[in-house]
Amino acid sequence: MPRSFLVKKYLSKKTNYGQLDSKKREDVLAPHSPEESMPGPLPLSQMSCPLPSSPQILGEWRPAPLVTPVPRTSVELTSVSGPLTDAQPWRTDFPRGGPGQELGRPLLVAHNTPVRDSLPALEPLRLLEPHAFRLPAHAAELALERAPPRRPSWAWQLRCEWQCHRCFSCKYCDKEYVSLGALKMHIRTHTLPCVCKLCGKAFSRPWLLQGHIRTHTGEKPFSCPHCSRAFADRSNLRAHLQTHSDIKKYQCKRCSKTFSRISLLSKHEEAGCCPLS
DNA sequence: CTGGGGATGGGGCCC
DNA sequence: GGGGCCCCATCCCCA
Repeated sequence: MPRSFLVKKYLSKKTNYGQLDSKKREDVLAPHSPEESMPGPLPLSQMSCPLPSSPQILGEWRPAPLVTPVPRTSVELTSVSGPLTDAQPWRTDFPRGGPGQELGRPLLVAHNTPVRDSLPALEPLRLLEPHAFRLPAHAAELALERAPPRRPSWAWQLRCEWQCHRCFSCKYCDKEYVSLGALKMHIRTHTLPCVCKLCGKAFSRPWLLQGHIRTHTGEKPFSCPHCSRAFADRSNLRAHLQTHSDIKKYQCKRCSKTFSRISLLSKHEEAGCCPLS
């Protein structure tokens, strides 16, 4: 099971760098200028206006579209049109996760497919309760030019939603991020700036290269306190330590068999576990 | 099929 | 903002 903050369920798990054609590769390797301006927060009056296209830098900046309310529940939800007032109900689909994390699936779905066909069923009453609006702290900070009102109005909430829906899209894949920093970090997985001098293999991070170099040098700085084995990678030592433990963390729900690693449990389950009773 | 090691990817956190 | 490290996850391979 992927980590919660890695949104890999709907995207290819690993970047296929081989798919980057030579032109793109050159482009990727060319230094970009992230200092070029990103649009700042827009005033509320412009929220319904299409934004001018922004310069292509590391990725594409664009405001996520407002999600059209979908009357899937017994409560009638209406679109916002005209002046915003507290009386207008509006649903929100804030990005899942916190600052720097990828946006949740609903937002991507909203970009690419008809919203009406993709939104999950909604809980009607919760939609209308102000406390249901939970903003990522960082996003809210960016979004608000002034302190939030003591009692958040629907217009204020809508404004927050719109600001939170701004996203930074990678120009080389479909991933989207709520911060430029996160996007730049991701871009490194395309540019692979850290190259091994011994074999030429490239990595996105210096410490990944460092770990790789250990495969050349044979250095194994992580020793097992229970046996004489040593490892080049801390994670592998941790996995090894599980073999010394009597308690295996991962248990099959069907046959109660336990495994030291979740990957072993997954393989066990994929193999069909025990026959169905 | 299972268990384990090796290698690597990638977001978060801290400095 | 960037580097280093942490942590978790996954794939591959072999016994």
